[in-house]
Amino acid sequence: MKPALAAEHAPVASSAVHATLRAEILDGRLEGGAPLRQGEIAQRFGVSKIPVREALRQLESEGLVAFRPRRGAIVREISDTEVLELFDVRLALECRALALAVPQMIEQDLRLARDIHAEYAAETDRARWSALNLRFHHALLEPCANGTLLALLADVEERMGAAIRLRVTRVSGLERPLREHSAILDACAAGDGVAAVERLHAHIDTTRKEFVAHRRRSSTSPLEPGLPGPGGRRA
Amino acid sequence: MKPALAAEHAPVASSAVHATLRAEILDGRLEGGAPLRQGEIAQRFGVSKIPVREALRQLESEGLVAFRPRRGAIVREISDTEVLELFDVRLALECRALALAVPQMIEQDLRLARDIHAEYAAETDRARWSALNLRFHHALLEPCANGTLLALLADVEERMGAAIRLRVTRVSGLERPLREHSAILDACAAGDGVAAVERLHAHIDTTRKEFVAHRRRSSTSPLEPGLPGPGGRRA
DNA sequence: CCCTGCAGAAACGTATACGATTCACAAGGG
DNA sequence: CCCTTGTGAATCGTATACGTTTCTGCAGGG
Repeated sequence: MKPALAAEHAPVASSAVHATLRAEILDGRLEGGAPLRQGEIAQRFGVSKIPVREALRQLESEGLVAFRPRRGAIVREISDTEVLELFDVRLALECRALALAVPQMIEQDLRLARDIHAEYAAETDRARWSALNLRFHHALLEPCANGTLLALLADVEERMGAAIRLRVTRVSGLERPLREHSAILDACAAGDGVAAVERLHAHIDTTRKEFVAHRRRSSTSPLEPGLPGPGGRRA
Repeated sequence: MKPALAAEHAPVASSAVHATLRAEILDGRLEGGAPLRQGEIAQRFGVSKIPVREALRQLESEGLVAFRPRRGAIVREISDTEVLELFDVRLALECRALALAVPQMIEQDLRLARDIHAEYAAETDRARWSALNLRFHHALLEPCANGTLLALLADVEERMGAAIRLRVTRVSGLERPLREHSAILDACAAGDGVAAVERLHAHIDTTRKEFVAHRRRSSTSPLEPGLPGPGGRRA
């Protein structure tokens, strides 16, 4: 066993900072445009600025934070335009994943999806709907056995996350998604991959339309663009 | 104008390190598994370890570098399994992008694609084939007007990059891709999005099969997995 | 009254420094 | 001969320190 001395240094301080900030941004606790002052964060976590900067750089690559030269980092604004673009990415990835998943499904996979579906139907707390929704989708896609695809999809969902969770679930209610989920589930159970993908496609498209509708009503500005881009690549 | 003293400090040293290392990894100059010693890199760029670490963290988030606690960073191995998974991601994203792009194409877009196609057909230097291939694909997809999707696609291609460039182009030669590109181009010109996507799907699938075939012949080991995962998220 | 210009303060970006851990390799025992 | 064990070197991860740039608030002029 280890000497247990030398203070309780976690292996890497930057990881903790990264995880915490990530969660706070995705939860919406840190709003878009909020400045992320390094000294402040360092003090809060009881570390120096180096691990903080490392964490911020990682968040930058993930599209959650934007660096302005000599002016520090801010929580990246996700514009409505970008959310719409992400809807298309999600559409592409989920449909492909489902196409791969359907032939791989075993009874256990379907049972899990049905269980989540039932839990979803019974849930009255709106705040939990979106989490259950995500779990349902993942349960259907997981058999695709393509970890890279699923990881990318998870990233996309997280990036959309805060922007849509609070909006869409209130508009769409419970009935419409449940009905569409049920239809997708049936197609999967029948082993009809083509129909399942078709229905998933329509399902995501409807969600996107509801997002657009909500934005059209609640927002006054038509379509303001956001900050540069996520990954700082591409000159 | 600026005082011109205090040394020629570029705005951010970490960006330069990041860009250079990125290029070297993608070009294959740094092979998979190669250790990235911070002090060494710092000395080479004439900076300290802090900007180096920031650059490495970003590369980690991009899936190009893996950190092992207390043991530093290495160039991430891209396993053949992961390349196959990335083929599926690319398939999904490209097909969706093309579906969006076809209705948006104007004559100029088609002309650009045809020009690249012609240049491709005339090129005899194998080393340039893959770059021209990429340019052709991008020319077709660019009209989709979804910057997020295109950026993600570029990332995926870069991640596959070094692993397939040298292999596939040698196997597939020039004729097969040219024929398929031509077919895709015709469908786009005819405004037939469905046919174009169908042909693109087949095209990418064939490329994947050629990769598999090449691997089957040249590699002795069946399917060795690589290192953990790219983004350090997801417990 | 609003715009311009300048100290002082705050914050950024990086270099240097240092404890802690891991690696390399030789010496000793089975 | 091979495996274990211990010591020195190399490397990592982070704290501290420092020059430089940007922001803030106030004085002065149009």
